[in-house]
This record gives sequence, C-alpha cells and structure tokens, in this order.
Amino acid sequence: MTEAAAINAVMRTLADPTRRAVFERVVKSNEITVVELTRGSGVTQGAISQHLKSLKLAGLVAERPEGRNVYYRAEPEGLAPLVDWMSHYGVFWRERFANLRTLLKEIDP
Amino acid sequence: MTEAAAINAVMRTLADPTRRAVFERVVKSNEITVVELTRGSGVTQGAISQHLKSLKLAGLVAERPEGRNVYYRAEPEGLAPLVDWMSHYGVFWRERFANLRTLLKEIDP
DNA sequence: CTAATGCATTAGTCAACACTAATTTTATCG
DNA sequence: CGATAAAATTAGTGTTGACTAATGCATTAG
Repeated sequence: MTEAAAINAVMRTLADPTRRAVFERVVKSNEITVVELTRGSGVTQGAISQHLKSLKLAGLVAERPEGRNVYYRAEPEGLAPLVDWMSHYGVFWRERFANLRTLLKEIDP
Repeated sequence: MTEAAAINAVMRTLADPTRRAVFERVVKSNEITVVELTRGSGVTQGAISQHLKSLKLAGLVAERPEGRNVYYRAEPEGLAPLVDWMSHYGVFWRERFANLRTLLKEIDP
C-alpha cells in the first residue's frame, strides 16, 4: 500500500463517527468481542462486524478467534500514516507542542 | 463547538482526497487564490469553492478578500482537534515517538 | 459603459455508504 | 444430536455527498 493510499484509508475509515467510536472502544479495551462492542452501540451486530472489517482493512485492528468468540485488539501500526501526515504538515503543531511535550514525558519519563 | 463535534468535522472534512489535496496546497502556499487552486486540480472552480467552504466551516482555512481575488490561508488552530484526539489515543505513538522527538527538535531547537 | 475575470451558489445527477433484516457458518452446551 | 450463541455475510434501502453545468454577483480592464 502506497503512502497516499494508506493515509486515505485511515482518514476515510475514521471519518465515520460510529466506526470511530468502535475503534475507540477497542483501544480502551485490551481485547473485546463483537457482542460487547455491539452492546450499547446503537446499531446491530451486523453493522459492528462491517465496521470491524473496515477497520481491519485499514490496519487499525487485528483479530484473535477463540472458540465461538473473536477478540479484537487495536493495531499499533495502524495510526502511523496519520502520524506521518501530521508530521508532514506539522507546521500547525507549533502552537500545540506543549501538549506534545507533556505526552512525550508520559511516554518516556 | 463541542470536542466530539470538532474532531468529527475535521476528520470528515479531511477524509475526501480531493479536499485534502486542496488543504495541502493551501498549507504549502502562504496564500493562494481559487483560480490557482483550481488549476491542475482536476475539478471545476465551483467544486473548489465548495471544498473551501467545507474547510472553512471546519476551521481549517481562512480567507482574505482583496478586490476580485480571495486569498486563502491555512488556519493554525484547525488541526488542534486532531492533535487532541491522537493525544488521547496516543498509546499508539509509543512506537513512533522517535519521530516525534525529531519533530519537536525541529520545532524548538 | 461594456466586457471580462474571480468567486460563490444553485439545481440536478450519480455513486458511495451506513444501516437493517435475514441468512449462513462455525462452535459450544445440554 | 438438536439447540443455542457468536460472528460474518448478503441483499436491499435511504441518505449523504462530490461533482458538473449554469447562473449570479462583484470587481477590474479596455
């Protein structure tokens, strides 16, 4: 996948609020099943599975089948295209770099 | 505009490749007019104006009318919701923080 | 003043897509 | 073996949205 295609896929995948909410729940959970994701999502199980498929194709989540359940987890490399894009247009970060500094301290104290 | 609405607007606005390309050209130019943006964009002038309207509503660009021309420039605060969102789900940045460190050095040497 | 230029806006069209309901598949439980 | 449960998939539907062509509206040029 080329660079432009990657950022395209990630942006497009995260643009939908429902799908982004699914991703956020996957991030916050270490591992989470489809039924758990469906609960309180406001959409049907089929919709959740479709969103998970999109997220998987974009490289944002990965799956681990176990018996009847399929556990989903976030894929660390998935957001890299977005980070790269923001690095490239990072002139905008200047006014926010205090936040980044704080974040870096949390990451690598 | 609430936090969720802001990230929603930015993500949604940048999801379209054509519109994102317009934004990138605005970023790279200090100021740029609509005709210049239209040239080589592959779409009509009307489409460019529509994309600029979306970008403006999302807070990503600002305009400066001057005579017949309207000069567009990037709005620094516009990407803040995206930065905040990535900070919040920044667990993924760990594998990339070397890049961020380099970027920070460029910003604040 | 008239023509031309830059930009915005409108109406209409076509494709993409998020969703539901239903079905299928696979796997566990009694 | 049924029966149940988790998950994926399919077909069908409604909506959104990106685009064009055309028009409108200023502003500058001749």
